Amino acid sequence: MEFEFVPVDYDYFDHGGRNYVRLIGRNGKGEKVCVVDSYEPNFYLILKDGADADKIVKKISKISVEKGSRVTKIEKTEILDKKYLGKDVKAIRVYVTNHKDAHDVASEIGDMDEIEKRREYDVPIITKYIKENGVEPLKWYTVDAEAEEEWMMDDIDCFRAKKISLVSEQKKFVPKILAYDIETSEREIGKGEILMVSLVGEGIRKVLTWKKCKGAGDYVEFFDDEADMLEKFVEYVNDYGPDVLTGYFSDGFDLPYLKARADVNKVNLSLGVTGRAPSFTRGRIPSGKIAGIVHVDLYRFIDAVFSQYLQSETLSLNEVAKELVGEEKEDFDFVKLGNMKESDWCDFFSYNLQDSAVTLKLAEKIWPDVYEFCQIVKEPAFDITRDRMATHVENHILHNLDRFDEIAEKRPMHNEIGERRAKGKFEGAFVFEPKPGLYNDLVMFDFTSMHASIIVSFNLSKATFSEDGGKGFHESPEFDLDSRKRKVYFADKPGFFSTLLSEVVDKRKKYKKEYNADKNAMTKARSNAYKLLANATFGYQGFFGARYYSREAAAATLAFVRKYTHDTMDKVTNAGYTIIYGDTDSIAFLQNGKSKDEIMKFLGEINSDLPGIMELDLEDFYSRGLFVAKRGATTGAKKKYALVDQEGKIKIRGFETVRRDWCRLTRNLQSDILGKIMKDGDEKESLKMLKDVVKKLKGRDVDMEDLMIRTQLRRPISEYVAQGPHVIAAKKMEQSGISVSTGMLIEYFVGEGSGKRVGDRVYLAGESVKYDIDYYMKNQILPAVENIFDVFGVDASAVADGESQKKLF
DNA sequence: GGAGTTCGCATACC
DNA sequence: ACAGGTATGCGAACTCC
Repeated sequence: MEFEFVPVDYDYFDHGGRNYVRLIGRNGKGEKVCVVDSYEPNFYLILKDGADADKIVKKISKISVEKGSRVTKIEKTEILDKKYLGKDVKAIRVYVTNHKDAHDVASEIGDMDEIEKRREYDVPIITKYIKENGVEPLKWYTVDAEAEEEWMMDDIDCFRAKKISLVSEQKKFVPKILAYDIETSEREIGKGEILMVSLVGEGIRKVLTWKKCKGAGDYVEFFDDEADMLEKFVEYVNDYGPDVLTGYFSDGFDLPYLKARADVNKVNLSLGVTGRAPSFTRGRIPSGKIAGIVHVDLYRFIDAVFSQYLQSETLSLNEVAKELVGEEKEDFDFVKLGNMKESDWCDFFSYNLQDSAVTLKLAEKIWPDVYEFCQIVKEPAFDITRDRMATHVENHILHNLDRFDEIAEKRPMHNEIGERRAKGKFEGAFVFEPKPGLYNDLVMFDFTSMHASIIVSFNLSKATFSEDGGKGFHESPEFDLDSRKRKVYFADKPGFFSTLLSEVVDKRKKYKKEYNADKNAMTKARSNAYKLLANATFGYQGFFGARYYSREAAAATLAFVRKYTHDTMDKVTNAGYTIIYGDTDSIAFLQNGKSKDEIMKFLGEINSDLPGIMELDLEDFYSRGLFVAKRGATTGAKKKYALVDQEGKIKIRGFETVRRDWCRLTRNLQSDILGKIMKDGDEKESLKMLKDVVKKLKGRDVDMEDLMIRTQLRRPISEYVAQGPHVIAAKKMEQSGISVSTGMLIEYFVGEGSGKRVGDRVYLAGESVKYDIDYYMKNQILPAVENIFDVFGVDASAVADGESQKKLF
């Protein structure tokens, strides 16, 4: 029979020693179905020049590997003309019985004299399957298949595929999403009980609990105990039959907790289609996989892909939801948990429901991005939502190699990673040292996707790199690499790496236009996905875990970045402008009375000289810009400035205002002062703001909330060498029974006391200790405003002192 | 035991 | 371990006399 089918979830199993890929998705009628496709696992042997392929085939054909009851043989071979790192090679494609043994078979073949390399045994089977069979996630296919009794599952039909072909008219797949959230009596996984579980999806809003509260909303369903509640949870999820089950931090909390409590309660947590409990893959962070339902931990996707573009200071559900979907969830006072009144439970139920409701909204908002990454990178949504940018870049390459007949490079082994890391850094970009001051009428130019456009324009990659150069190669600028001055060379003929990147850059441009013409979630996601991929590609080549790692290409990219920034700066200076600042790919300079038209014409002239796809863009015109000195010095501070555009919109970079590890009092004051100065063009009015805050501080009139300092704990407490204030605060938290974990924001204030170290005077919220006026004055307020007022020749410390004298008398 | 310096650490910019 | 280098600036811990 034939039907339309969209694969959503992928996994594989063995049958008769062979690999089968199981695709779970929807058919044209919207029913969940399972399609099993066969897969012929294989890897490549790359032969040395002049090797006798037939002889090798003969020699290896008898090889087999025994693993328990499984015997893997060489099933067949093909002798092919392929490419490896851009060069023509003769290769043998070796088909084996089972992918899991491909590595062992490759090892068994060993380092025969005539074999140069063995490749692709280390590419994960699902990636290989998608790459070779072309059955890509979230695309529609026509499947010719027959029902397969043996593989039928409880709830869904299963078919054995005979032929899978892409549908020419693609429609967008819209998943059925279910969000969930649990509340527990203890944070530590499995230690406490699960008090309630909420589920929110289209047509479902439920809180399941075994706690009691009269007058709870009718979304609450009561059960006798935790076990009954868990059983019903499984039933509801499976009856709903979502494509995506999503939580926030659910890989690290909700799902493992559910599994742990299900085990204790002897409940079969048979979510999904196989009747088995979720499994957890090993790794830095365990990933909870449910067969036939894509379990999406939104936190992980946001953390890996979006966090650097978010304003949120933490990645808490509340803050992220506020920024992305403009929704603030209601709060619940967890302190109450120890001593709950019945009515408190009603509040807790409501809170729990809200968490799932917000998670669902967030999932709906983010789905277009997941979808686009799936389309571009061609990996299943489960992986797309967990992989980091380096892996996305790499998978995008892997899935496109066949267009170039390229055999994939291998993953670096442990020792190779060590060697790469041991090499240390290479020189990066150039930052112009500004002269402190307040400037009027500035222009900022910046290069669009500078690193990517340089990689494309100069073909910088592992495969095109040459130590010596020669005919058909061009040279890099001279640069220092491992304390030796050198030039390196790259082939003129575009390699697959820069070709793929140029496609990404082109598409980014195209989809940015599309987005500007038609602003919606989908067009934005598409444009954004290509931007992220383009931006991460430079970092990828310098990343020690990359298959296509190239220290030379990465270092050369930066040498080109420096060259073009310097060259452009020279042009700006020679044209009679005064450069004020520049960082990596941007240049800010004074308009010097020139008109916008003249400046745009000048920009055009620079562009006509730029090679390849490099492009300089107008960032903006600014009516004012403030640059300050480094603390305790007269030299200008880099990466620290304020600009105001001609609409009065202020852009603040690097200042304490934008740093989350400074207290609110400091940040708000500095932000107010900067705002006023940028608006007025002088410091007079803003001095009053400083005086007011000093008065409040000395008068002990400041809200404690504004004095809390927040610093992230970035490793386990025991691993710290230096006992900084936040480490001491974290220890204090532990002593008072609050569990602390890596990644947490530690919150404290500095109080009065005799201790020499700041850490000796660190207190947690709620401790009844007076705040240390002197500390907040000398270590918070003054450092943040001194160098700003210095620009105007005003001594902030004297002003503050004057204010405190007045107060004293 | 105090001053000066280095080091560890967090966070930002691009 | 899961893109890169450049930069500021705090506070602790060390060095030196």
